[in-house]
Amino acid sequence: MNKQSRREQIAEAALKLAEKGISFITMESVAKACNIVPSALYRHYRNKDEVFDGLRDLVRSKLIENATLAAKEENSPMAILKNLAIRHAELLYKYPGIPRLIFSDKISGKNSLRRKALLAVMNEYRATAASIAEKGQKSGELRNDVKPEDIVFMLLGTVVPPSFLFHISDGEFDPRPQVKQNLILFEDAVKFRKNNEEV
Amino acid sequence: MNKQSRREQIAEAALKLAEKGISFITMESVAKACNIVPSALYRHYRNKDEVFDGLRDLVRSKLIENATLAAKEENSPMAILKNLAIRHAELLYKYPGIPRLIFSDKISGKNSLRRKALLAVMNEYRATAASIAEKGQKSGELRNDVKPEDIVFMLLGTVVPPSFLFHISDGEFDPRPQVKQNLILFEDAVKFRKNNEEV
DNA sequence: TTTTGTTGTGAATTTAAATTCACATATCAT
DNA sequence: ATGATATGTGAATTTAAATTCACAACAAAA
Repeated sequence: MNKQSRREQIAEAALKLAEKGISFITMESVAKACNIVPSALYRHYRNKDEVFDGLRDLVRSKLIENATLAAKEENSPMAILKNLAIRHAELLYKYPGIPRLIFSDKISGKNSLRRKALLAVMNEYRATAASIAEKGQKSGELRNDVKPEDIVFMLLGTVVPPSFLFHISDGEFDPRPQVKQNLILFEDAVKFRKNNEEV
Repeated sequence: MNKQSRREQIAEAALKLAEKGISFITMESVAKACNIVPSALYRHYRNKDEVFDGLRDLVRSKLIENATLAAKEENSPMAILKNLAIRHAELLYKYPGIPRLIFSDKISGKNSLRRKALLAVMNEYRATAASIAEKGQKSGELRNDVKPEDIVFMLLGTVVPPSFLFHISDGEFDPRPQVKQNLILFEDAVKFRKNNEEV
């Protein structure tokens, strides 16, 4: 097992443990999940805080990968955005530890550097989505009387509340059908309309 | 200081401390914020876990209060829902510790009882909002080709992503203007339309 | 004023977890 | 093979925090 893949293995193990709760991420539990001894973790991460840095990087790579795949799989900007939303929901479904992680003090707490790194990840993600929305506006598919960023906020809005309910229901509520339903309303809200189509 | 108000004072102090991070909620820090000694907390809560129960109850009362006030302040269901969204955003703005709290293992972690209690609070809140949406559908103000619950999901979707960004930006991003912008798109998505108003 | 219940205090105990370190083993290039 | 570097081990140390408990202060009722 070389250093690189061990590092990844450790981060994946910690992400898995985050499902039960952040307090379940201990050097001992992570080590056990990797079949090594706690002190061995320090060969790969300077300390526990840096394990959390690794976790954030892991989540970042999954987010960016989703954006890439969505763009590859669909043609129109609207379809890409909807695909991205579904992928986002699937990600939170597959890794229920992510929300916990994001809101933990280790990741978004006082430590300014670590919090700013997370903010950068989210801004990168939002910017990626916004550039897709902007294309849609230019092609006339999406309404252009709002900012691309506004469209991205709405898009995320279709995903987050169902995922939240999934989270606190401990898996009983399946967020994915609800996200699909929300996307229907999302499309109504952001698609281009010729004139002032009022009631 | 009688027992009841001391209990509340403790919960409020803990909620305040949650802003910095859940790990800042210690029996010592909470006690200090109340000008008492750690062991004195045990006169009011059996243990730390029960302090978190108190926190959840505190948040619940603030959520329900918002629903009550929104209904009092507006007339039409659409206006009530939008008012509620704005109040919800204001609540998360005033108490940045709430999201952290909700996602902490103490509140939504393994312990089934405690997690179920939180789920009950959220379901109560969603049901309250759904009944307003249903009124709007019956009065013809809101589209009725979707479930009231779907409308509530969309409503929460206008609030949560901006509040999330507020959270991880450590207060730099003001979520409230964005929520108002989102509510414009929300209204477009859920208001009643005569026919099939397509592009 | 005695009595009784409530709340607060300070010290002591316990526990869980991170971290360090000296030593061992494995991998790999030369 | 030999040495060098990377990785793993087990024990010991340290620290922070929750919790318990015997005692004190206080208020209100009898």
